[in-house]
Amino acid sequence: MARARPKGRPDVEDGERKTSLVDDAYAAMRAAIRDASFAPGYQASEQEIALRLGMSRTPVHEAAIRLQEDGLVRVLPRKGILILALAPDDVREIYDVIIAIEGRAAELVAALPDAERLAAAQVLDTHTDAMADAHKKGDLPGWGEADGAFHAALIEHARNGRMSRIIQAVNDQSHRARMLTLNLRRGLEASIAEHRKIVQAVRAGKAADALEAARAHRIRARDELLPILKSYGLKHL
Amino acid sequence: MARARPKGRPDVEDGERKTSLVDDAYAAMRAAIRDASFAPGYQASEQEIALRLGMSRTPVHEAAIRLQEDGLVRVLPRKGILILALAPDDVREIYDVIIAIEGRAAELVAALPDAERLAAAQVLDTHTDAMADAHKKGDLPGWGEADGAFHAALIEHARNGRMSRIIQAVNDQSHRARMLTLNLRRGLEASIAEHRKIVQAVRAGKAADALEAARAHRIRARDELLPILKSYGLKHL
DNA sequence: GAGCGCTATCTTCCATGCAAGCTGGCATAT
DNA sequence: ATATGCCAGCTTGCATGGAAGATAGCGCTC
Repeated sequence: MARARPKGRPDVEDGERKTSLVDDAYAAMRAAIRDASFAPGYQASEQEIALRLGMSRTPVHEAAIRLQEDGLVRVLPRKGILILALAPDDVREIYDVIIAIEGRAAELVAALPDAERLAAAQVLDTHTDAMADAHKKGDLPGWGEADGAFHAALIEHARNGRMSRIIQAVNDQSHRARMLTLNLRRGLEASIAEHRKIVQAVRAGKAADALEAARAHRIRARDELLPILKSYGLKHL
Repeated sequence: MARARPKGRPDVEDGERKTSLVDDAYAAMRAAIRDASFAPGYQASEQEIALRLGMSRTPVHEAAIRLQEDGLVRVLPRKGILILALAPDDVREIYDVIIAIEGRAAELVAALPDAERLAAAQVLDTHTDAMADAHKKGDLPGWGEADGAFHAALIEHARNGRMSRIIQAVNDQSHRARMLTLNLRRGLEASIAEHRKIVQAVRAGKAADALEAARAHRIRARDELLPILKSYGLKHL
């Protein structure tokens, strides 16, 4: 029979009991920041968030520490939790990290033994097909999703947990910017073509080509995006 | 007059009062892990560490969360804090991250405007001189230090905070391995020559050459190190 | 009216207490 | 002798209270 539960915990899903409150708080705050229900620049108090999540301040505080380590917030010594904004300079930094990591990842995938390599190419091709499909239908969100899946798969097949974590972190940081600029993107066909080029190099096992194709893809995307951000005068997002 | 201090805090440096106990705990544990006074595999209790540092469990717990995020420890739900060991596979992952990030950093430094670029080259040359000097004297620790300074300067001049953080994280993780294998290193002259090559490319502003030189340097180092680790059968360090 | 200082309030920081889970050892039954 | 079940002691998770610091607004003084 259901043993008496601690005290708080009013409504959270009752079926499982696997995640700690800290994990709950971390996930909730991360999601809130992603979809901008916590706007950047917003300064929240731990107490308030704790109240909203139906827990005490401690797990919120510890989740805030993790989020700070992830670069999503800053906890100011005696002022509260500040949701970080993204300046164009941050976007530049993030792109350089992506260019570096994803290039190496593509190289590694292209250097995989035959079986794995071809399987990876298969997956990547599928995602590119989905992109082309969405583009044809004018389905921009669908395009963005397939694009994200392509890049996620590329990293995943490189089988390097640290690279995955790094990419996930910068993706979290730049998620809002991507959503915002999705509608401004121009080079959709170019992007698809570049993806094909990457897949081709991977399938052929040409590591150097894969590296260069991946780098070129991201560098072009950056050169397309940064001017847009600057021209819109977006100081933070 | 000196206001009554909380309670604990018996001996820590009394001159400043800027760092929080969490920061103290974080720094202390990080240092302890670096110099292996916390051996990998060691399982400590937060209570015990708190006692040793003269504080309560809370700051230790929060510091442990940060260290876990950094990949140095794992806090096991009801067992304690586990100091992580480093398997050869981890070294492989770490090297791939370094190859990626440092290559891009070198490229960025070589693309800097003249004044900054030449200043950076100057600094890098100085560090390489120090390496050559230490090598001539047979001063292996000095060589390692100068080598570290070279690579730190390379990243620093790329002016990308996220890259710096990433490199610092993987450096922390692999510090023990570097110390351990320093005595086994062979290609010291090759290393110095490669550094010169990187500096040369940077000074000439040849970004592509700098990227390639930095990559080649790290790839060679990895190919030299990994077999050593495997042959010594070092499963964890 | 303007500037300065004090205080009330809001914030985090840290200590500590309690609850719950896991583990290892001891006692008991077969 | 061996296996099994129980319990005691250890651990962290989380809540909460007190303390210190920062800030904003109000009142006082010039």
